[in-house]
Amino acid sequence: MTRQRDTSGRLLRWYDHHRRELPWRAPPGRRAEPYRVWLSEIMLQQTTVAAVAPYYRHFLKRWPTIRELAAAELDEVLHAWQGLGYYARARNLHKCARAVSAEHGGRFPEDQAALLALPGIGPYTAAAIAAIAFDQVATPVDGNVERVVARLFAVAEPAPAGKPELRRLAATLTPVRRPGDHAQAMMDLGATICLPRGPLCDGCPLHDDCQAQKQGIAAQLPRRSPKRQRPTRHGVAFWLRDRDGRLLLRRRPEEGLLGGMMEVPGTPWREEPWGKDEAIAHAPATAEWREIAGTVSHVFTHFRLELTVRAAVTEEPIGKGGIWAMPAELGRYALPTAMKKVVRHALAAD
DNA sequence: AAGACGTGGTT
DNA sequence: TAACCAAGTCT
Repeated sequence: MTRQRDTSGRLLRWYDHHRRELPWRAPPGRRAEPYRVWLSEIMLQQTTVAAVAPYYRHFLKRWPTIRELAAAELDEVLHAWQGLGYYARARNLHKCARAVSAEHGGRFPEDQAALLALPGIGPYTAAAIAAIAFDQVATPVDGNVERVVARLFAVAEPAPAGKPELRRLAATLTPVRRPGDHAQAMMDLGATICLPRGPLCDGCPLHDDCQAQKQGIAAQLPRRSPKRQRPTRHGVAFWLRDRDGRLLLRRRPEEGLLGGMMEVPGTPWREEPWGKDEAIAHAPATAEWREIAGTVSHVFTHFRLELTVRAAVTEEPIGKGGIWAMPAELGRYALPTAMKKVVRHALAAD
């Protein structure tokens, strides 16, 4: 126990001198509001600080409190989230804001189990809010913490089998005093010193505590399990305009990939490339479909997408659940990056 | 309990 | 270019 306390003490001392200023952090010695901690933690899931910062500022300015966020329409939230990815986070963010407003009087519960029950809040985020916003003795374990702990204790077991052990070991480090700062310090250490490749052990405050460093295997940990390779899927998008130049868009289903976001209508995405006739069977209108040269490529987490685009002008615009919009007004819609690429590609060919 | 789920920057 | 990586959650 003494060893762990010393380790945390060294870490906190380092943190006090190297603490990063981040938009969601409170001044030293102060607690950040639960709303801000929650908003930042949801955005930071699988997402870099650099990518999050402008979105965080925008959200906080537009919806300063959770009640205002709860009062927003889902479409507004998705629109503000566009480009950040993992859109289920935005849907759950909105759902969570409404749950906190309706079931908890607009204040986040302090109990970890109650936090865990809210939409979009898993074990990591529940612990992060408890530690950072409420200064409870809680141990959020993210990728940074897993890496720091795997090296500190030279845990060679690869994920996911090794994760319970990493969580257990991480918890032994959490101090009774300043548990919130300790949690942030662990993540800062992982983000700035204990890097995935080329850890900067010379500048590490825990150099002398680190088993992996002693054994000279810091850069080899944590061991990663082999990753599967990404298949390629193909699709055809239909760039349909009416005589006034308006473009046909449609809303994707609420669940699943890019759920609730807008898209240029198209075929399903599958591994086999589409033939002309079978693709046009999925077109939103009967028309003279001409192929736009080139392809649009986009990489998702679990597959690569190759899209070709066919364009036509229709004489009889039919709504049929679709939305007609002038290209100049596309900024009003929640378009995922893949669809922005389609738009750019099609407009360039016009 | 693996796989689904985005995106942009770095190597 | 392709692979890897980033403060995970849900099913």
